[in-house]
Amino acid sequence: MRVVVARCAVDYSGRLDAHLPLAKRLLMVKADGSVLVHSDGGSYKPLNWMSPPCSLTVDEPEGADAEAGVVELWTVRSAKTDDKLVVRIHEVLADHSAELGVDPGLVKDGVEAHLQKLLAEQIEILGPGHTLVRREYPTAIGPVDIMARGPEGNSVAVEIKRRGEIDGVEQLTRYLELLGRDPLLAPVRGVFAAQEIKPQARVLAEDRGIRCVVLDYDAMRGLDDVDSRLF
Amino acid sequence: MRVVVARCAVDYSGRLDAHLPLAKRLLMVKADGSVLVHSDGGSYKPLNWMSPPCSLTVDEPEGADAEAGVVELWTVRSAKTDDKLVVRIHEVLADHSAELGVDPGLVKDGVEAHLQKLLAEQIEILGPGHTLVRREYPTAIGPVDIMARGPEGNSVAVEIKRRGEIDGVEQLTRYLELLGRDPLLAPVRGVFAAQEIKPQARVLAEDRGIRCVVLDYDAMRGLDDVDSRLF
DNA sequence: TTATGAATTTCGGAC
DNA sequence: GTCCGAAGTTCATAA
Repeated sequence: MRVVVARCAVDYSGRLDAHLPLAKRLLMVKADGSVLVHSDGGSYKPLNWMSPPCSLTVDEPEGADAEAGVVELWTVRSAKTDDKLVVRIHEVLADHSAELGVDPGLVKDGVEAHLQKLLAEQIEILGPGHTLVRREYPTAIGPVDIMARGPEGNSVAVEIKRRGEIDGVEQLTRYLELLGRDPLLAPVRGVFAAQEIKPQARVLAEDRGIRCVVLDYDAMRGLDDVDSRLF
Repeated sequence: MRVVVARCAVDYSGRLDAHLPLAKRLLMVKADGSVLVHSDGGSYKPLNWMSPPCSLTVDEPEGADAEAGVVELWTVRSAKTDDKLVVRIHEVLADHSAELGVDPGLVKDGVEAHLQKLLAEQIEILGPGHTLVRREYPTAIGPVDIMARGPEGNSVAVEIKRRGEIDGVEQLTRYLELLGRDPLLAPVRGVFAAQEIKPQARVLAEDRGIRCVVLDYDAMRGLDDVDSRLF
């Protein structure tokens, strides 16, 4: 990892063309050769960048660049595409390198995928007698989050969202319409499961005969932990 | 802008919970108080971050933290939500601050603008005998992307999109209706040009007598390069 | 101001 | 590997 603070102008060409006028910015060069150009604001997204795999070459400025006061010319080329990032450095204000090593990585919790996994493991949350058929049950218009079987042996299609809104109900409705045509599955009941279900979404769902289930993430995770400890 | 290289552990809680074990990382503190935690790899996305508006407070570690070797405790709180980022610094390897000022901002040449320029230069893509009248042809409801003249001398109004969807057809339709009232131009034919035209948009366009032209951006850019070299 | 869709998207999981 | 959908999405534009 190398960090350079410099007055620089940046040009990117590739999927689009972009230009950054001369200003002070922070340049980050990662161990894999990728380069990030950050300003002192905005979000976590850099103003410009080059994703790995790529290679950085530093050249002496020539001709017009040299006359314009460029002291270093960086060219970052993508290894796979013809994307190119050119950094014209006019003044280096700081330059620091450090060995960081490989990061042990992020531990994440709480996304929709985790809810899906937990509900699949605790499918009885839908009610006694429910059994899991499979996660990501494929259909012609995309996979249903969870397909289960109810206590009477009927099919149950479950759509899971972190926040249940109208478009989620619409999505489930499309699945139900399609799945209901399959004589091996029909009749298919729908369950809309989310940590939080917006009132409008609940009204729409129940109007269409879809059951709404609010998921208690902490409780589900707690049960999961208990299970892990018990077995 | 402040840049700190440090051995640290990071915890985020908010929309989800995430934890980064102790390792060397780069911490970026922007002028607006936002904080980015970068590793020496991955893409431009930080391992963890806090978006502005937010505030950073630095505390002396106490109790277990102090015993575990924490020398600085950073807490970054979102001003709007209850998101929180906690950085436990065990060792500071570098610490640098710099005044960057406000960035003049990015100048983007989107693909659509480039497509317009390229098609104007290569207007014969519309068919033999076409000539350019002008780009950004002004009308009372806004400029038409390209106005051209067809082989029989008739007017041709061109709407350019990267992805041709229904609203683009509607836009062109409005232009055509307006331009068609001008006796100096009428009759005006319409051309809907895009890198990709959605089937629904194509159906609507052709139903209205508008010709659809799919543009090959790479080929057009290639021709442009050849031209640039020749002249 | 809000909603809608694209992104030089990135990131992860399923197959 | 590829494909597909979510993201602590972020970002821009249109309504």
